[in-house]
Order: sequence, then C-alpha cells, then structure tokens
Amino acid sequence: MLRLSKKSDYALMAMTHLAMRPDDGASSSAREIAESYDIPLELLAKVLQRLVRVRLLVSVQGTRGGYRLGRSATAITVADVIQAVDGPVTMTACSEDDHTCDQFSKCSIRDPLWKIKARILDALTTVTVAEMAADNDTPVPVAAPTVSRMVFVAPMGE
Amino acid sequence: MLRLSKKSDYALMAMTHLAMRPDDGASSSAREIAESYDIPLELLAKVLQRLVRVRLLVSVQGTRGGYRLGRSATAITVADVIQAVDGPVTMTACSEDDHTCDQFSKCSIRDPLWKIKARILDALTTVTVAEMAADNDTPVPVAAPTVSRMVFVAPMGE
DNA sequence: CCGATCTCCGACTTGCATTGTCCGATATCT
DNA sequence: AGATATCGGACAATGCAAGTCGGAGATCGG
Repeated sequence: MLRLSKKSDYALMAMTHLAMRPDDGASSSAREIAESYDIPLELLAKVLQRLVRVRLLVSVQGTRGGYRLGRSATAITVADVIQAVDGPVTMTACSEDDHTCDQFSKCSIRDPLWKIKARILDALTTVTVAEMAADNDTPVPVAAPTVSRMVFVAPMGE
Repeated sequence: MLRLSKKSDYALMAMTHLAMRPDDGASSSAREIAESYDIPLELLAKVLQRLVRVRLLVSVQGTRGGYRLGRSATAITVADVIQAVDGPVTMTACSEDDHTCDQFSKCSIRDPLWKIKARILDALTTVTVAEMAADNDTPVPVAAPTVSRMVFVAPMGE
C-alpha cells in the first residue's frame, strides 16, 4: 500500500497548522491542534515530542505554553517530518547497514529498489511544509471552544 | 517507514527472476522460485496467483507447469506489480472515492499529499521489470540443492 | 487409465506493529 | 497554591500482514 502511518499524518497536520499561523511568535498548544483536527490529544503530544527532540519544533512549557516551528517553514521538508516520526524511509527490510533479512545474499531486487527509494526520497525532500500550507485551501481550522461545541449536540449522550 | 510489504517483495523477486530467464518459452514453477530465494512456497504461490489474475503472469498447469510473464518484461512496471499484489498505492487513509477518515472535512494535508503521491507513482511506473533484471548483478540465483530436484533440466525441452 | 506433480483457491491461525490510553513528573503563569 | 502546559515511560487493544493448512482441478508420464 505504501501508506504512511497516522503519526506521520498527525505530524504533518500539526506542522502545516503551525506554518499557517499568521504570527510566528505565538505558540499553539497541543490541545488546540488536537481539537482542531479531532486527533487524540495524548497521541498528538507524543508525536510533537519527537518533533521537538529533532529540533523541528520548539516547546514552551507552562501555562499559555505550546509549540513553535524550530526553523522557517520553507526550510522544513516533508521528509524531515516523516523521518523524525517514523524513522528512516526504507522500502526494503534490509537497509544499507542492517542486513536482518533472510534473503540478503540471494536478493536480486535490492539495488534496483534503492534507486526507486532515492527517487521517492527526492519527492519528499523537495516539498516543504511551507508549500503544504500554501497549497491548502481551508483557511485556518480553528478549534471550537470546548464548551460551545456541545451546544448543538443532543442533550442526551447516546 | 513507507516500507512495502513482503508480498510485494516476493512478487518483484519472482517477476525479476522470470525476466532474467534466458529462454522465454519455458516456465518456472513456484517451487523453483521459492527455493531460489528461500521464500515460503505457499505464500509465494498466493502472490503469483494474484499476478496471474491481472494477466501479468500466465500459468501453465500440470506436471512441468509453471509461470511465464504475461507480456514483455519491458512493458511491466514496478507499479503494476505492487498494485496487483498490495492494492492501489495510497498514502493517506482517505482516497479519492473512499472517505473513511474521521478528519476528512478538516484535513489540511490531503491535496498536497496527493501531489507527492503522484510523484511517487511516477517513480514506480518509469521503472520496468526488465530494467530491474538488468540492474541485477547476481547472475542467476540457483539455489537449494534439494536432492531429487537436481535432475538437471532433462534432455527434453519443449 | 492411473498415479504423480503442479497450479489453484479459500479459510484459518499466529505474530507483530501501530494505535491509542493512562499515569506521574516537571515547569510556568495567574 | 492552583491551573494548565509539556514531558516521558509503561501499558492495553485493535488491525493487518505473514505464514499455514487442506482440498480441488488440470496436465503429463508411464
């Protein structure tokens, strides 16, 4: 399928969200982002932590804290985000250094696949977070205040 | 990770194997291919069946049966093989027609990711099985001296 | 015509990775 | 001090890939 994980999805959403913020000085909390896109808060927080660890994000603790981009959105590629969250991009089970693959010696498709991987990686590195934010039509997904969100929902749970 | 499944791995190995065969008229059995690369026979057979269903392979039943390429190796792309085995290539949970995704309405990264997917798909479609066979250095992975199988080729070709 | 070999096909079990949740610790602002 | 943030590890559950099993049908050799 070649599908990327939900963590990468969330990471890209969050990064794009931050890139779309008008003022770069302010910070968005994990809760704000999570509620904007209906993402489980704790899971998003975990993802954001990994982005902080590789300096793609900067965190501000305490009340009114949150996250800011670690550097300009034009200098952050999609590959950066994916690799920070999901590890290195590898198509095959055997990477260059790690040969934990039963068919390593007999594998006939390793070299050709690496060339394809290089092209995919190129596709991911040429697209920046800034471009993703620009390509997005939906203006700014603002999270509804938690209280007023419940107003229109039926008064009985289920 | 973006890793492709083992089924796709096996499918590409088998297709490349068949493309490397000197004589195109003969056919290789699933067992021969499985033993050459230490692939579980039953699993490989399943993969090959799917390739037959989409006409990428032609099966010959019976005692000296096996598989042949459905068309010229130069006309079979890597994307053909992967899609036949693993289904359509989709990066996101929500494809064009199927919106089974909780965040569909609020998703901000859908359109940008589709462009990337197009580039990846392009990388997969421009590489043919014939090219993979050519890029391969290991001459012909013959393997597994399993006793009775050693009856070299028998003097009767067909 | 019979047995052997091989493809074919569906259903089943297992194993593992992703996903999601919970809890406690720390830091900062009001 | 209390509320609200981030941080970090440990834990459960769901889902899907990976591999297994058994049987039916077709073809060839003798």
